[in-house]
Amino acid sequence: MQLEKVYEPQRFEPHWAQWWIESGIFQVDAKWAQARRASGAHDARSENTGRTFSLVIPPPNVTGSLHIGHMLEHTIMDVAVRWHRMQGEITLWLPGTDHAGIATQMVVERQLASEGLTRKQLGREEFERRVWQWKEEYGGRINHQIRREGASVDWSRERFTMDPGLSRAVRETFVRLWDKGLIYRGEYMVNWCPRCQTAISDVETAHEAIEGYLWHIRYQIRGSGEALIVATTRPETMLGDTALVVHPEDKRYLHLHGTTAILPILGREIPIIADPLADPAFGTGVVKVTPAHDPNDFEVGKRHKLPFVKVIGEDARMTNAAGPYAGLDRFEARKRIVAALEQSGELVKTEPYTVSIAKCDRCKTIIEPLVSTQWFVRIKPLAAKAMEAVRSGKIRFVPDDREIIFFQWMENIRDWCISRQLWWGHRIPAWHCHNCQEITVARETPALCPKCHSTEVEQDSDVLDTWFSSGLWPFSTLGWPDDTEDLRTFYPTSLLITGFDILFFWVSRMIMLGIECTGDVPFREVHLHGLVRDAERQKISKTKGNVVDPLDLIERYGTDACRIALLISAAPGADIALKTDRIESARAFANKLWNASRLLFMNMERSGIDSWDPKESTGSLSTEDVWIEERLNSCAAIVDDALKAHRYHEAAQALWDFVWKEFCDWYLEVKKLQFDSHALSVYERMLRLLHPFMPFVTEELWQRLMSVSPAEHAKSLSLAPYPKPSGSWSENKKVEEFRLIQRIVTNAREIRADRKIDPKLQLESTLHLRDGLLSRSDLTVIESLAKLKITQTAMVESTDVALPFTLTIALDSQSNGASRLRLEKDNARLEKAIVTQSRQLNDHTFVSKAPAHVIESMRAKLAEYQAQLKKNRELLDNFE
RNA sequence: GGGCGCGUAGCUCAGUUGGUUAGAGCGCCUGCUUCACACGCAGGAGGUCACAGGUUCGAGUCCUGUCGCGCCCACCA
Repeated sequence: MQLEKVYEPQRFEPHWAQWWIESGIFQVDAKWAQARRASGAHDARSENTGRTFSLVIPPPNVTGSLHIGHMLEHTIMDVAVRWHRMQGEITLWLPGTDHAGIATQMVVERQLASEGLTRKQLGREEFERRVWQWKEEYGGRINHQIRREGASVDWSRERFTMDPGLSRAVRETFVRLWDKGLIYRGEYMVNWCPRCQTAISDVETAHEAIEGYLWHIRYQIRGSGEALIVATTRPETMLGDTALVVHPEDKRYLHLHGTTAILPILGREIPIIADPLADPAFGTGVVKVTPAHDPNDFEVGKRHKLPFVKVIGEDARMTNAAGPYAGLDRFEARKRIVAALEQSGELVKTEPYTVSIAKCDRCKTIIEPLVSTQWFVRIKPLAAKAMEAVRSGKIRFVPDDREIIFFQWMENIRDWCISRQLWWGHRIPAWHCHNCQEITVARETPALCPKCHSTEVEQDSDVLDTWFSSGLWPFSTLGWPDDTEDLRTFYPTSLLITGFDILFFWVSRMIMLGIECTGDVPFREVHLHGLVRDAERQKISKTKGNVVDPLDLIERYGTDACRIALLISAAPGADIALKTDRIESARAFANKLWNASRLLFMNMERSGIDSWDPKESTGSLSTEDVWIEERLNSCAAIVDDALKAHRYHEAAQALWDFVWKEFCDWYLEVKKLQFDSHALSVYERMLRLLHPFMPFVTEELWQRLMSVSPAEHAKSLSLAPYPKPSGSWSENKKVEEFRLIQRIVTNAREIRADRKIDPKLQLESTLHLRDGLLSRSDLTVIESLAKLKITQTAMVESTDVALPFTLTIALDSQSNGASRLRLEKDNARLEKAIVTQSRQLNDHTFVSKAPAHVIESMRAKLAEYQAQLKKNRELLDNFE
């Protein structure tokens, strides 16, 4: 039972992390769970409610490693999961990783580069083999981190987005969407990243405002002396111009409709057409149209059937269509074109201009919008259902103001480009016939073309956007499309906890695909947490070099300290500035708990208690016992409410205050004077209450305590029942008495600090005390806590020796005086409030207009005020 | 151009339907090597809750405006 003198989490945390897995206590058997739910049967190891609670981990990139943001996310999830598990619910937390297409491919390509290789040299098959190899090598790192975080996941259900089962789910989804006409293939304007060499979706681009120029260029009208001035921010695209556009109603240019202009440099003739695209109020009101390189121009090009001239290629170099500039990088071409126009006098003006450019989210390369054949999801029908699910409350956001952003995005959503020109990912299940050009989309690889029976069929070389497969995560991991036990038991999942930054990438796609594939929402609640930033509130990123490895922190401070530190800072949706002083103080907290336990165990020994039975009743409770029961109960109630509302920081704070300020600073200080086993009972419940937040140290201490318990108990604290707030102790007289002791001790300490007291008041106080508010043993406690020597005689009879008591009473008398004034003031306020509220409640117009719950709460408040007023008046009477 | 949020102690931040004396951690000051803990104990200083109005018996909390900061979305050359 002896505890080591120093709190060293490194000594036991890895042990419990290992043991939790080996003992399989976080594994759930779906069949067992189903039967249990059906029968509502009780489980010996915890009181089983028959309810289920399930969630899936947001799968981290398999070749990456976890950062401190993951630790926050996993800690919040773990609190929720452990709390539900201890409530006796059938609880599943499913772990796994994501293949993360572009990100992983980039990592492996970089590795190849260091060997002087490119993926093209290796070939597709060999490259894929290399990525798998990489995955096997580094995938374990994440799992190790998750274990050390204390995450109570079910490892038997670990999944990877490229597992055969999940790949089948991807194909199934693709085929279904294709059959319903919700997937199409075509030539459209896409965001092309010249570095990644692939198309990316709209959400994978980041817009940035940069200082650029607006170049004004003269376009000569054919067969007339007239010319139009056109402004552009991208002069290199002019080589691909196929028209000039003016607004149909712009009076300045009516006479030019249908004429042609001469494209500078190339001398090509291009038509002047009318289209609402041109804003007469902007610049000269004339727009050059490059249908192959601008999304707006693309639309105009389609509308007017203009030729599409592609002057910039996939490698961001000018194509042969760019004539003299062919082969040049797009920005080099821009420079030369501007210079050439300047020389020829066709450049009439250059003005500084702030332009918004799109960059590749991943590599920050400037996106080149270009026309390309890609696969798309027709997203509007899916978005409509997703919005309906949120609007009807089938999915709830926490914090709920995030819904606004969700709706705003969903309403303006555009079709989702899902094909990527990568090698790492799920191949698109479509086959092209080289003979008849037919495209076959199928679940299984076709042997021959279903149309012409040619064997010359080849699978589409593109892979799917990584978010397409992670969008299926909540159900593909549970066995969908098969109707599995897991799916029936755990879907829809209860909760999703993830970062706000992937709301559009992931959360919205899961909602859309979940509803489409399964007919039900993928989760009932979405908790969006904030970002962990560094101490200077900067975003954490590899390039800034401020990345924190959770394992380093865990090594230094222990997992529990890191967890409680993160939790206590985690207000819903708010970013966290990570400062080590917070974690240091959290370690001090864990140390405090450790030493409080030492004290208890030592006292057990000292008082000859060699075993402790949680079921045994402890007989009559002393003043401090009743008080701590009340505090514990109140703490449990706060934790309960806070966790229900996803206010983890509030729960953590309440526990911190209870453990340190109340249990250690007051209860134990008193209890160690007259130790009995009731302290152990409070202590044990406290450990249970704290366990979801600090699982390691509580498990360690609890197991040690239970090792001397003859009673039957759960195998792990993780399976013990969570203390429920119950009953009301606050009305108990002993609670009031203990509060008085607290005041007396505090005041006695003030006396020791040489504060002056009015002697007249001291005497009155002494008398007051004698009236039996406090017992002799209470006085001993006070004496001891306040570290003063007093005698009974002195206390009763002499005003100058009985310092502690006289002092106390002095303050008491003073506060009586103050209370009286306060009561009078308070009553005036209450009377006023009662008059106002009554008037409002009697006002028929007000009552008919105000919502029912407002009226109700006003009535309740009014009653409260009246009761308070009555109580105050009685108190005032007693003063006289 | 739209949308969302923030401004509270020296620093980092809590403060859920308005309600006694606005809180925590760190830092700072004073006193304690008290037999669980100096990763500790007891006490203290420090706030016109950005500013100006308004609603209310009562505003850090609700409304309007101003200033400062951040984020997200957006095809205006």
